[in-house]
Amino acid sequence: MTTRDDSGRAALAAGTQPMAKAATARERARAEITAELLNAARDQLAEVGAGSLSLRAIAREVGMASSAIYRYFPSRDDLLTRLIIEAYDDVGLVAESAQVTTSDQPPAEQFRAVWHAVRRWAVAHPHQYALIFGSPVPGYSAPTDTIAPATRLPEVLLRILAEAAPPGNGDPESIGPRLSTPVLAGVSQALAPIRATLPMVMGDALLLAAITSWTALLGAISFEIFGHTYNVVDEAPGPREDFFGAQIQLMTHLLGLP
Amino acid sequence: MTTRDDSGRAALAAGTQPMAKAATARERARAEITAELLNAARDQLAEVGAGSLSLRAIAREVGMASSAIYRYFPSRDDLLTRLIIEAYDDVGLVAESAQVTTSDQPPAEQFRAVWHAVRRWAVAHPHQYALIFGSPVPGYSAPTDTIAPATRLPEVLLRILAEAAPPGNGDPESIGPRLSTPVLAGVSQALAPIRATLPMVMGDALLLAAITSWTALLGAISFEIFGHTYNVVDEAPGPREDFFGAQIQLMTHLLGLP
DNA sequence: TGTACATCAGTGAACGCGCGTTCACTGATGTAC
DNA sequence: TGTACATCAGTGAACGCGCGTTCACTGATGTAC
Repeated sequence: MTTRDDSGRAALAAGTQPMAKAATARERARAEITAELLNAARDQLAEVGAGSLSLRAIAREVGMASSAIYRYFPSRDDLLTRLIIEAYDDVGLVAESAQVTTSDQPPAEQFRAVWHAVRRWAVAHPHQYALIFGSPVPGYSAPTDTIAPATRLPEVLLRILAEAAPPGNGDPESIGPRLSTPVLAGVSQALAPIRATLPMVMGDALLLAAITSWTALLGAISFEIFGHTYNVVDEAPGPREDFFGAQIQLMTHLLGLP
Repeated sequence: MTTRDDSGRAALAAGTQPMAKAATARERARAEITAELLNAARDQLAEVGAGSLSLRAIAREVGMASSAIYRYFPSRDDLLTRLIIEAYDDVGLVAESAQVTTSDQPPAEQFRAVWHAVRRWAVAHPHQYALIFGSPVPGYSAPTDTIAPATRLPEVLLRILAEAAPPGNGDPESIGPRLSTPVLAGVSQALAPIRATLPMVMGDALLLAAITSWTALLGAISFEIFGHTYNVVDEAPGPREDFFGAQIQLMTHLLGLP
């Protein structure tokens, strides 16, 4: 389930500036071929990984001269950036949909649904997952364009927490971990950057638990996707999903989600 | 702090078969040069990542003809395997040392010390960390030799849990998460592979929490190493360590470690 | 509606580079007598 | 202790390959009059 709206996006960007004028043949062709190239790039990604993504191989797959790619993407890095943004948007959309679909259920249920959806996406698109959550692509440094799409998933999770502990309407610490000892000193300072961008009030313990559940569950998914659960967790799809479900359960427990 | 005992290892393997005979000049030279090549390979790794590790570049760095490498390693993949095993052994040793050093302290303290040590190793050797815990190297498939060294770290963690809940001497569920609802059904089957290799009895909830703490903390480290905590956690070393310490705290809480 | 010019997609050859691996070779080190 | 042969480390050239990117070009599509 990769994003299917590329032609739409491209047409929107290119054709609707004057007055929703009909796209010319050239414009339609360009949008179609761009989409075809991105499809081929995704196939490439799945076959050889991001580090070995090759423009010439993509050109070969769509039957073009390798030089023709440069009519569509200024460089290999630019193509990679497109793929990264696409992957972030894909998983963000998947998470948002899961949250919306379960928005009439308790926060813990929404949290559960979102994470199962994220994991299913990762299992279905391991190379796109690795592209955004695996080791950085050597020699590539992400431009700032990737920041916004990267925040879609964490924002969904924060929205669920906000619903569980409505700001200004009840104790913001009504949820969060019930620790027997206070959270380590120094954590407050460490959390300053994220807190500056938060639209809500949140105690150290809850914010810490929120970030930890986020990195913990992505860590669990990475372990599965990257093959580190060999000889640890049953390899059949059913047990794997159950196991991940139980890990989600631990996190909702830690977060104290109702 | 990379493993420094390569020459020792090689000499041990090559020279001591008959009767601790003195190593010949050839044998000593071979051990030394092998170590030098591995050093250069590690440098390469740090510069360009595992996917682009180049035998020719290594040869260049040590001032040899590129063909000479083949006197020491049969292929590029074999060199990669050596580096992977070395990285697993490195982090395993670091964890074991931290456990031994704190073995007179409570389990939670040992757990804390081990994970801080693992994180410090990862921060100091990000590319070796990525080699074993990042996305798989494209085109490389790990041989079975890597399995044993890969278990050193998890075994340390299991040893700490075993001490906290001595087998046959007390309730094995004396530690573990205090969940309000029972662990999801199906988890028992999912955990069958790891349980088959365990030397101790362990309930589902505890085993689940143990694995989750393992993947969670590696996930946290990966996020830091791979640069995903930008704009989330303060970038200074002190706050970073404090923040990770708090994440460890959440996990000892989850595990119910005394 | 037709023509002249501008824009753009796509081609194929080329540049300059790096890679893993093989091979026949030279010269040094080790071993058996 | 000295000699003859075997082993091994290291060389440099070569094979065959793939890569990203540039460039002058052809031919189709779009636009202004």
